[in-house]
Amino acid sequence: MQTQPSEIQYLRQQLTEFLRVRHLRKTPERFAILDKAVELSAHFGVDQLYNAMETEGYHVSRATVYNTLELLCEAGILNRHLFATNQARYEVARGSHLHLICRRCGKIREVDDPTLTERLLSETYDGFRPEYSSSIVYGLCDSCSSPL
Amino acid sequence: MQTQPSEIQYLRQQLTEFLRVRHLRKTPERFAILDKAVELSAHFGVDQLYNAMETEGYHVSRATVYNTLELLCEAGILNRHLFATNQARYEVARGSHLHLICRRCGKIREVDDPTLTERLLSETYDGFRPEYSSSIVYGLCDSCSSPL
DNA sequence: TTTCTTGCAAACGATTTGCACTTTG
DNA sequence: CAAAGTGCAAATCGTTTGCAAGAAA
Repeated sequence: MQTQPSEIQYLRQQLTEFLRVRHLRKTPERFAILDKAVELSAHFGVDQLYNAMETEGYHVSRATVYNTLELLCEAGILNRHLFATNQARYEVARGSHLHLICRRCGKIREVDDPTLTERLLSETYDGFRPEYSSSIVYGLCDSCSSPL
Repeated sequence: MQTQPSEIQYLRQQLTEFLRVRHLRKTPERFAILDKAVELSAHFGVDQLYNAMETEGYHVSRATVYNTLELLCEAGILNRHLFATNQARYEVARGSHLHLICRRCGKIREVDDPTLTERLLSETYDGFRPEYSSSIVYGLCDSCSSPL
């Protein structure tokens, strides 16, 4: 899950293409946000990305972050998930894993499972066109299940 | 998925037992909310349940609804899901289906898939104890995929 | 120059919290 | 009667929206 130098290139290309087709503008903010999203890699929240950019001295408004993340989802570059918390999380759309969420402490653990995703997306749900999936198994994590 | 007369009996029994073990109190509100939750059956939101009870002339505060729904989740009677919207949805913990969510109109369709749940929960995730699962396939529904 | 984008701040809406009052055990 | 639970209203917090100013095309 390491970010290869070529991946970001590819994703930028994908964004460029998407913007071209939709007649949207190539703004520096959009690419800066894409870069940071790829750098954060694992599920990140809006504020996490916002703060990371702020720390780095690159200022964008929260509104722009929200807008751009939605745009990147539209472009199929990111996936949006809503887990236990009431805060949207995003991830670069390359994973085929499921999420184990502890219902007590909220910790999220990823488990790779390529065949699960494949199974979910290859199905024909008559009329419905699958794009990506999100599977969550809720339960108690290691630490939370030991003590009562 | 019809509510049989015996199911509510069984669920009340389950709640009673849970309250007994945890030394919590058997309040009328808790049972009234359980009843209504079972009646609503499919995924319902907090306000939906609140309004249904209000209409019926049974008043409980929103805070109590929130508290009780969480309690019922703790008891394993309900499951809590966060789908596309930023509003929690609950359902009686008996389903083994996955959810197809249209990323454009947000419509949620249920598809039965008992083996999927079984597969997700029977796995041993070393240390993590699975309790229930939620699988979502995002995509475009019938109506939203036809027009550009 | 014409729109599309951005930034800012105010608005929103679901959920949580604090506290006085009530009820269960 | 002591502790737990309820109702109400205010507070939180993530997200959305309106609008003026700035930048792509």
